Amino acid sequence: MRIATWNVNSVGARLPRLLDWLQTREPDVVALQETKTNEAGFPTAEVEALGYQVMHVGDGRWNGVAVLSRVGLEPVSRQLPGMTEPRYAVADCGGLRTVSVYVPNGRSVDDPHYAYKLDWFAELRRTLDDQDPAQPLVIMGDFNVARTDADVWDIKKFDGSTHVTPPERAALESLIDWGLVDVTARPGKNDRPFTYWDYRAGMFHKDLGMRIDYVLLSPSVTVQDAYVDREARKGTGPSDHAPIVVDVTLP
DNA sequence: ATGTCCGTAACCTACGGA
Repeated sequence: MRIATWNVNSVGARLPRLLDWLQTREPDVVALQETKTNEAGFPTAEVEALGYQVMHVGDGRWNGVAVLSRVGLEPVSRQLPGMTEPRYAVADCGGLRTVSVYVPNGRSVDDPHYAYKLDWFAELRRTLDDQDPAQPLVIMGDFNVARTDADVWDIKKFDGSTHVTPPERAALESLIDWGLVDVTARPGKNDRPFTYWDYRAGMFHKDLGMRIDYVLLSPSVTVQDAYVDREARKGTGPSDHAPIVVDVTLP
């Protein structure tokens, strides 16, 4: 089974590239983030025409997550308990419980949005208390946290910034510590692990990026291959994130 | 790195958000 996660930064703006990517990469299960549209705005018919079932949670101009599957899709949850924004979608896909997450950005450490981000993480961790550890599970998406200093292009530039603070890292770690594997992709350009590059200042060209997207997977699931699909970040009209593509074998 | 891109509301540009 091939699974993938991609922050598309608007499914509307990315539609031609998304459809092309689905046809060339042929993932079985896909988690999307930042669809930036409501239910009516999601290109359900176009995606279904490629053989996928669709679960989308979105309410307008910001956020929005989806799960696509061509190996069956049974919706499980459309909302993180206590959180109203559309940042969380869960579906069972071909025996794999699939969670698409778009963790709040945090903005700055003194912004209320930072506290909201940590609260959001805590709620996400809480959902695992009700999760059967024997059920193959993947939580994938945009976590807006760089797990280590090596996951940003220059840690010195991040003094006082979000995405690298100990509380954010501890929150991400708490998910892994529950019993999930942070799937390691093949090394990318310059042996860096990045999944996101700012649009500005030629950051992608200079490979000044961040690893803030993750595939957190049950250890019972075997990983055959994993890579960051940099090709999807190139050319005209890309998202600022690249997909992560992982080939797995379920137990 | 603050150099771009997204959607929206309201216009043909400004803004919030990332």
